[in-house]
Amino acid sequence: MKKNVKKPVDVKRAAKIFKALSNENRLELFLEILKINETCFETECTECFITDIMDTLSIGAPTVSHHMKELTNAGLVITERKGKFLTAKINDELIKELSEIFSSDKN
Amino acid sequence: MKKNVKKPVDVKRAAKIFKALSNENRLELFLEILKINETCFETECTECFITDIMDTLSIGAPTVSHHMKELTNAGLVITERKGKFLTAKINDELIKELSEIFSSDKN
DNA sequence: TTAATAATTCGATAGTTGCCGAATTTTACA
DNA sequence: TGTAAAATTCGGCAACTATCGAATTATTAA
Repeated sequence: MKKNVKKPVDVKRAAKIFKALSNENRLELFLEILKINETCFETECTECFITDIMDTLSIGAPTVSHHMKELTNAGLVITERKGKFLTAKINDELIKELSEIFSSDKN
Repeated sequence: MKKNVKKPVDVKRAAKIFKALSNENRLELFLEILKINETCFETECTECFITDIMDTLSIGAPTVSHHMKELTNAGLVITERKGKFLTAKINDELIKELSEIFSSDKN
């Protein structure tokens, strides 16, 4: 069995990541992107259109824009503009790192 | 291989947990408790004295007290008073839940 | 019972955050 | 080129947060 040897955590960076996930609406946004990211990861449809998610949230466009920037800034998602639209996908590397923080030998 | 079927995330609750980890000093406090929790989990020494951690942080006692309450409130740690001292240990169940959010079939 | 140490509570304050509406920018297309 | 849709930027405000010092409470040990 693989021994659980953790890298030391960059506290400043980790706090920033958690802060990005600490707002309800922003977390919902992130989880939606995450869901789409995982739904069909073997195909090329791992990016999602923010416009579509926006309708499910109870906040306005300026706020969504701001939240997207926070998620991007924290490194949680990677965005790309597709014509008029903004698309986002999960930064899988970072998620793996996060997962490591909470992983444990205890089960 | 085990299929990765996730429970739906309670967004409100999860946001509260991430908020508790979003402050640098509070995160450091938490990680210290986590470290001690994992160092010797097969023995009975999985609780740590907050006083000892306090010295390594650059904030005063009132603030530490407040932070501990936030971590407890979020369910991340479980505290117990041992005489004059406050001890804390990790709520392993919750950590497991958190870990699940970030777990993935992608590797 | 008193002095000392740990922890908590309280009140205040500077700083941060989430949100909005209005204005602006970007892009597509009639 | 002009209009519409999507997104962003800006300015502002209410609410929240992190922190502190002072005062208080809890516990131990002299």
